[in-house]
Formats: sequence, structure tokens, C-alpha cells
Amino acid sequence: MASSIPDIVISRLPIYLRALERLAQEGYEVTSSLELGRRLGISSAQIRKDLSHFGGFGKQGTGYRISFLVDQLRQVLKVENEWKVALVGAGDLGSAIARYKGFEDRGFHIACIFDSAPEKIGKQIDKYLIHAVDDIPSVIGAHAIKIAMVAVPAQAAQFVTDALVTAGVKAILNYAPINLKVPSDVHVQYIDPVIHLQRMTFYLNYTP
Amino acid sequence: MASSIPDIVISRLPIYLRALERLAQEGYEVTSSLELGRRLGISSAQIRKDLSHFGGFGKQGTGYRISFLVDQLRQVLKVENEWKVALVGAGDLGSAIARYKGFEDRGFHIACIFDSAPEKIGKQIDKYLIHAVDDIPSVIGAHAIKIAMVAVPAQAAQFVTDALVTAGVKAILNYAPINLKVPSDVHVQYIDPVIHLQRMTFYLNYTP
DNA sequence: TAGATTGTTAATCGATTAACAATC
DNA sequence: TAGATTGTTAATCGATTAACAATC
Repeated sequence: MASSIPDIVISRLPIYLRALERLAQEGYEVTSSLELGRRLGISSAQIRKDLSHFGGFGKQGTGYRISFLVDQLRQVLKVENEWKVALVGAGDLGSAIARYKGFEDRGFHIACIFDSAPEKIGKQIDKYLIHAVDDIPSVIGAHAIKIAMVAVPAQAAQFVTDALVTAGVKAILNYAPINLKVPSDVHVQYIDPVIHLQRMTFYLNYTP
Repeated sequence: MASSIPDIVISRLPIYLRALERLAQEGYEVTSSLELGRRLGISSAQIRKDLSHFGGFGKQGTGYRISFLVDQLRQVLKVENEWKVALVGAGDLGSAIARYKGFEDRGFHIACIFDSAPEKIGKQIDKYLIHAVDDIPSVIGAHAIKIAMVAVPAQAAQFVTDALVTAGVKAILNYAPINLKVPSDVHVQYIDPVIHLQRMTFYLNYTP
């Protein structure tokens, strides 16, 4: 069942969902492609076209019922239920990720943490017990975990990734500043704030 | 001097730069569009086309001298020198950002931190003194800061952004899960790990 | 009903790829 | 020289936008 829906469309759905959840929070019950587009800086035509890949969620003349559209988008993205996530790396970055509340709030539950430093193994970050990287196969397997976040130094990222993939992980959020090689059925997304900063400095005039 | 170079090209340059810096670190001195493309999962034609917007950096038959291409890309992106950056928000997320070493290493120096909580003001995170959000105009002005990172709760993000923009900030890296309204000469980039996770769950089969 | 907004089609626009002469 | 790889042009591909009939 290979999807024929362009990935660029998929990449916008979470943005729509987030904006709609916010609108709901602000007390709105109905919105239109025009209003949503204005908020997001996206054309109304694009929003309607994107949504039309998945069904007719609106009503002519009145627009979209927010609660309904939120439900539908959550279903499309498969985020109505909670996902278990593994975190590899319990250094500064990994610890910050473990403590960040934004994941749990939005349906991603950190189920286990791994690190390679012997002195950290067996200790805890918040409520999470730190496992050895060597235990990735058994722990990931036992929990049937499909999603992992990688927060290890660049030189360790590919090794850790290979272990995760072998253990059955199909989606990786990589915080290490390096491109990962994975099989074609494994998805990778990258988070590197410096990349975003460098993209913006192009447009700035450097003044010391 | 409005640039005619597509933003999508600009968005790839930092990726190229990062990969080239890594190649250099691994001891390579020369590479080709084919090799670089293989590493990044990008076609060689695209790399050559992207680079050709800025000049001829390679040699037929031999490819690109890495050190030269790194220098050129740094110049294009204006990251040869250090940029001062303001950080707003000294909560869990802000503190983690302040402690993260990856910025300094790659030319972004956190010059000041702001928070609105009276009990935090005057205290320090690492070596950084926390200023009041009310002091954004004076502190940003005094340092002539052009880049800011926003790590405050969603409901405070727009207010803080308005203050930054008024103070002269032209580039914002926003960690708050909300779309910001800014004038057209101000650049915004978003970091929201949950958005990336939700983009990947679309392709997964949910198994509880 | 009249006004508003959807879903969809066709037209436009822009980005990627293929191909190759130039040349190191 | 022969082989390799660039920079660039033209062809293809895909995404966005404009427009409007359908209809709430």
C-alpha cells in the first residue's frame, strides 16, 4: 500500500494540526481555508488541495468544523493513540529531551533511554532508567518500539542507528549533526538548530 | 539587492557545508558532486546546479577541493565570523539551549538571556546572566544583536517576538509550537520535534 | 434567498533531472 | 593522452495557484 500522496503534503499536515489545535484552544469552533492560511502564511488553495487528498472535511459556505478536522488529521497522521519512543543518549542534550514535556503532551511517550557510559547505566533521569546501548535489541524488541530519538555525538550516531534499525525501529528523529544511512523503509528526520540559523544568516548583513 | 536565488537552494547549503566539514574531519581533501550526493541522498546534478548559483567552485575531472568549497560556502552563508545571538526563555528548554555546546562550536555565540520570571532575573545559567524581558530593547540595542532564539511558552511567544522585532532583530529561531507573525524583512525558522515525529507516524503502522 | 466557501480542474510556475560539451 | 567530472542547457516532472461550478 505505497501511498501516492506527495511527502510535501504530509509534511504540512502536522502544521495544520498544530494551528487547528491552537484555534480550538482559543475557543474557535469553525474556521476556513482562508483564515487558516492567513495564520500560517499559506494560500487557501493549497490548504484545500492538501486536505482534499484525504476527503472532504469542510462544508461549502461555512468552512471547517475545527474539532472534526482535528480528529480527521490525527487519524490520517496516526497520532490519535500514544506512541512509545526510545531515546538514545543521556548527555546534556538527551537529558533535556527526556525532561521536555512537549512530547508526552502530544502523544509521544518516552519508554526507554540508552547510553553507552558505564557510570550512567542503571541511573535515572527523572523517572527513566538508563539502559546500556548493548541492550537496544532486547529492550526495543520487548516494547515493540518503532520510533527512536538519537541524541549522541556525531561519531556514534551511525553505530547507534544501525542497532536501532536492526532492532526494528522504523522512524528516527536525529539530533546528531550528521546524515544517517538507513534502509529505504526507515524514515529519518533531522533536528539541527545551527542549520536553521545558517539558513537565515544568508539573508542578513553581517555587522560585527 | 534582493536575491534571485531560490530559498530552497539556500536551505540546502548548510547541509552541504555540514557534510563537507565532516568529510574534511575524516581526512578527505577532495570530493565530487557524486560522492557528496551519495552521502546526502541528493542527486549530483542538484548539487552542481545549486553551487553554480554562486560560482564555479570545482574542476572538471577532479571535483571540488573541500577546504576551498567550505570557505566559499561559509562566505555565501555569512558564517565565517561569529554571530551574537539572544536567547529568550530560561526555563527547562532555554537552559538546555544555553548549555548546548553546538552553537558556539559553529559560530553562534549566545550573548544574552532573557526571562520574565522575577526570581530568575539577575541569576545565571552557566556564565550567562539572565535579564528581564523588559530589558530586551536596551540590551539587544547595545549589542546590536540581529538573531534571537525564542524558547518561551506558546502564549508568550508572539509578545516576545514583537519586542525582539522592535529592538531590531531580523532572524528568529522559534522553539515555541506556534506560528509567529513578523514583518516581511524578518526571517523565522521553526523547531518543533513533535512536528517531525508526526510527519513520520503517517508512514508507520500503529501497533499498540 | 444571497453570500460564502468548498473541492476540483486546468493553467502556471518553479524545481529537478538528464545529457553533454568543455576541460582538467 | 584517456578518463573523469564539472557547469550549463534543455526536457521533464511536480507543485502551486487561479478560477469556478457546486452547494451549504
